[in-house]
Amino acid sequence: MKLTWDINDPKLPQESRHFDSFQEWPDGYLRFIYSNEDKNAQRHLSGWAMRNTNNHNCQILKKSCLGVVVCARNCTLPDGTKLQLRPAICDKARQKQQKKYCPNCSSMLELIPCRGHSGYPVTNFWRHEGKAIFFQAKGIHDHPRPESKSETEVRRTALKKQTPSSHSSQKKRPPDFQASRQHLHWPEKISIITDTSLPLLTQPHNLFQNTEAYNIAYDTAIFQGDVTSPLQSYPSPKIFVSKPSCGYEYTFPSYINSGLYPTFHKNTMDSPMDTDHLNLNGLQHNLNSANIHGKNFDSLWKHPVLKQPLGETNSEERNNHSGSSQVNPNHSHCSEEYACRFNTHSSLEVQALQAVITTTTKMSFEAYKPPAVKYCENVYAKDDDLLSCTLTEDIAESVYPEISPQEDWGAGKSNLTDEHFLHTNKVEHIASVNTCQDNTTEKNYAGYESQTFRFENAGY
DNA sequence: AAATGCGGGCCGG
DNA sequence: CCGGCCCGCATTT
Repeated sequence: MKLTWDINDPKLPQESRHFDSFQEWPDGYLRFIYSNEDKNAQRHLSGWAMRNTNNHNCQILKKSCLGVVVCARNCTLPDGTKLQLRPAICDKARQKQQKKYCPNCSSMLELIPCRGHSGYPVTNFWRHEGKAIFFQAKGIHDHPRPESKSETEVRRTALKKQTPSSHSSQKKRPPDFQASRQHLHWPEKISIITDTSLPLLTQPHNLFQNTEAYNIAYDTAIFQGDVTSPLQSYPSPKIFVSKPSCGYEYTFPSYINSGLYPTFHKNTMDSPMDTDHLNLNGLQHNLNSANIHGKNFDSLWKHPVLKQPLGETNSEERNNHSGSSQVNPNHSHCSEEYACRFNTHSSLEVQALQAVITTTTKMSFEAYKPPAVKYCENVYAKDDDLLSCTLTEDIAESVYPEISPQEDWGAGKSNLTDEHFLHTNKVEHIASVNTCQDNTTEKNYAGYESQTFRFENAGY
């Protein structure tokens, strides 16, 4: 009921009783109503690198995602993760950033643009009304999470204090590191959740969850100029780790093809969602599931349900999701997919994942995504036990910008996906990780698995 | 130096 | 008209 509004509505809900707890990594077509006293909401913050976009509407602040900066060679860091830097928001700074090199292999850095919303960057809208701050997100990020803002700040601060002039690769943590880091913590509500199953390697989300692990990682990280330390920049791995420990159900939402949206997202995905659904994507986390009973679009990902033909999705799904999601707070998050693709995970997780994957179609990934192979190779090479992981065309495509110029990518992709969907009844193609287990760069996604999954639209 | 916001202006659908 | 986006300017961090 509460999610019947749209950011563009002349009048928004008045009820100011309940406010959602701040979501650092909103991902999906969702809406939240924050208190105008929420600092993070006031600042229109987001874990994603969002830049201001002019929408010629002074009432509504619009921001679009910049994606994530990665190593052009997709090298694997010493800890097994991948470099995932936060794109500089400032255009000028971003250009400079892209001229820098990977701290690990010295190859060029590459900006993976976000195309999670119909081929365009995911957009976030903010609107202040009375005592509430309305937030609406459109699109599903088709790229890994970048380093969170708070982490970036911490790192920069540390670097500054540490090496005003020195360039040694090994930098020590400043005395006040701990303090500053704490200072950057998000909402007070977020309690630190220590997941003992987590490896020391922590990710951005961990920032608020496992401080010890974080510190360790940080201390051992190698700082290079403005580049993020390897350990800090990878949010994904963490995602994987934390979930299993929580007994999360492994469902991988294959990425919803953005190309699909033009035809139906207006009716389903873009429609108001029922925020009452519990979200719990482990990723965001333990954080969300633990303290922010959240209302998150993540619940959508919960079941790998077959997707219905365009236009007929909702009612059923909604029921499925709303009901079960409430019961089972553990939902997989889109990010998991990333994690899957870009990172390593435990066999446990893999098993769980496999359990929910159904093979429906096969396809050759290589045919269109050399880059994907690249990622896969690195990522999975290390995990032989990693049996399967979901991959979607969109993701693969988005991961490798070089393959498709940004300018044309959106349209091209949309067409491709639309057609694809039409022919497959909107089936989401999911790549099986095991298909690229061997470490060679030539991987076949013969084991492609696709699962249809519907987009739940709780709002209706 | 960057992050943020704002808003003029251009462009394509 | 709408949405995406580039650009410059101003303010804040």
